Amino acid sequence: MANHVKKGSWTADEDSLLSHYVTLHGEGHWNSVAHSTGLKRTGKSCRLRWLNYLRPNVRRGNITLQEQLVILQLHSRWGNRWSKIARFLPERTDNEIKNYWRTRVQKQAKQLKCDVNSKRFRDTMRLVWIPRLVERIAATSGQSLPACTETSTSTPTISESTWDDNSVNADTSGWGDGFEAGWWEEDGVESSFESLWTEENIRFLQQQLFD
DNA sequence: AAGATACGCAACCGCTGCGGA
DNA sequence: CTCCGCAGCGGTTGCGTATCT
Repeated sequence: MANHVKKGSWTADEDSLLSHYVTLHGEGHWNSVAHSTGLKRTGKSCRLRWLNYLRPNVRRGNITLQEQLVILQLHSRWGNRWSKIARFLPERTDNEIKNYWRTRVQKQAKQLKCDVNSKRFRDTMRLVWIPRLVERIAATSGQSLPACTETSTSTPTISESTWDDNSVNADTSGWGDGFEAGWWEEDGVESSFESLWTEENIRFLQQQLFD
């Protein structure tokens, strides 16, 4: 029945109502939220708003090197299983990880003129980018690096059983100087993919991919 | 300065799986 | 066993903002 379901951006009042409800009753039973609070939103919408925005400890923006590493690692193994990947980054939502992948990684794959889901791109990610990222993080943090650094006591870790060793041990010798300079250069917390994508590196990667 | 274009993110949509009746 | 409703997931869209021309 037409119950004037509201769509679009949430207002502060709606956020407040939803937060209050979940604080009192806990997560779940999303369809009853609308009835109880008077919100003109679907249960789905309430759930999404809570999980992606209102939930405590949700962090947005500034994907760190460590987080990038986890995302790249897990995506190379599981593909677009965003919620599964998000379990390893408890402060990040599956939606944000998905957006990060689409806006950053896919864009760069396009620059390389290959499909982001192609084996070639995945192999490049797994055999070259990730090991290099590991090196960068180790270098900047001055410590040996577990695959997942965002873990807490209640957070799953990437165990050996869930992770291919060969991705980390991949032989990257012979990948030339193009990767030595500028790879994952830090620019404060904002550092990220972008520095990777110099013209030189893109040309080099294209060569490697299509030779 | 203004319009066009690109980008990033929040939110919606459709599908699937699961559990209860 | 089947049906139904709900929660969750992944893909997609739309809008606000930033950048370019």
